[in-house]
Amino acid sequence: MEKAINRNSIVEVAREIFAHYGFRKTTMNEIADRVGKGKSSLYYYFSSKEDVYRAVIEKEADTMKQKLIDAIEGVDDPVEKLRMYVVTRMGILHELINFHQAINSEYLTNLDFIQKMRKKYDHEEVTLLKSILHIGADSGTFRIEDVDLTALAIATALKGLEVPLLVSHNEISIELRIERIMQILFFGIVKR
Amino acid sequence: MEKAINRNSIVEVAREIFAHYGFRKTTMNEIADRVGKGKSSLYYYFSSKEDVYRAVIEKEADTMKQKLIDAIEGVDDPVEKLRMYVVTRMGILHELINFHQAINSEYLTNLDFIQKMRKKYDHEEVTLLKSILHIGADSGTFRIEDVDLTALAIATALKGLEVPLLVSHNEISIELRIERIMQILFFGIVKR
DNA sequence: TTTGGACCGTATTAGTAAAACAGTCGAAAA
DNA sequence: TTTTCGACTGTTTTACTAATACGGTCCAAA
Repeated sequence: MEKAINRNSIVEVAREIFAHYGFRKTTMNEIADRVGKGKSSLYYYFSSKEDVYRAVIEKEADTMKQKLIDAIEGVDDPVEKLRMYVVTRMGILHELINFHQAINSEYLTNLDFIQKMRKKYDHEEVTLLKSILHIGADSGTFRIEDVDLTALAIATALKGLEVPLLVSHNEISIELRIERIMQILFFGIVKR
Repeated sequence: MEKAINRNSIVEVAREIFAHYGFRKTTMNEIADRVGKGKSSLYYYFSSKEDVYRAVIEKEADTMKQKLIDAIEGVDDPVEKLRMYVVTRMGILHELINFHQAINSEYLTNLDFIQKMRKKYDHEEVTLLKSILHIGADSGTFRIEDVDLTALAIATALKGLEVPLLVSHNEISIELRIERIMQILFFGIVKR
């Protein structure tokens, strides 16, 4: 039953190499050497290079998801919960982008298993947002007609926040933008 | 004084070729042939291939800007003005993405003159948004603490809307997302 | 003022042989 | 039975080269 342990150590090593060199420029031999095993041992634990990469990304996504859940679970006020979610999300994303140096040079976008995973995690994000919105709606803090659509709308707007994170270190800090988007999100801009 | 006319016809031809083949795969000879001139004539009107491309994009951006201004100038109610802006913007963007078939295959992102232009037009977008917000704030319809930051926040959220436009034809229509984002933008989600 | 043909140096391409690669297999170690 | 690895295979990537195409210049002529 060492299988799970070995699998895990391979994923840990692979994560560092993938982060540094990207998917294309990382070889199975490299991973095997660094993990202290022969290459074909890797194929005992994983069915392909893609499979290893998928495991790395999935682990990262799961870690991120857990951090998000941890960050919001202690907070009762729905407004603060949602704010905490967004701030934490952007912080983690910032870390991840810094870690994955190869993310800019590689065109991961077109690898179709990446697209599938993106879709999956986008969906999970919407689900998590929905649960926050539901709590707020039930407690009477939020007034939301269509929770599903609202969650999707928020997720979409958050995607926009990723752009300045990826492109450049812009003049106006991400933190300020986040703060303002949250304010609009909660109260809108129409005078009441 | 035919210079402006010739320049314009070159830009028109170049626009179609660039849209079909992208920047890299379009050659100056191709443009020259299609425009019925020698290649070096092109260099009488433009200083480089980049210069031609820049002219094409600038014209498109100016047209887009004008369409946006036309769309909102007749509308008095600030809420409708802003909604009109967003809906028109997404519509035009949809058209443009359909026209530029090569946009998916090419990595325009890293060409630094593209980045500069993006920055410029992003800034102009924020300026236009600011003017709408100011009108709404002055007329008492909007209650906005920091107009500059709010305009930037809206522009950022609109960037998120571009993602599903580029990536795929998703299950939930863009129109619905736009509508919901607008609603949040105006009224927020916190019960009043 | 505008055009195009000849021209230049560089960048891209097509072709190819060698190297590296992802993935398989079966025997053997643990 | 679980795990490892060396030897092997077919494919892909690389490194190199020659030919071509390219962006851009120049200048004489229209």
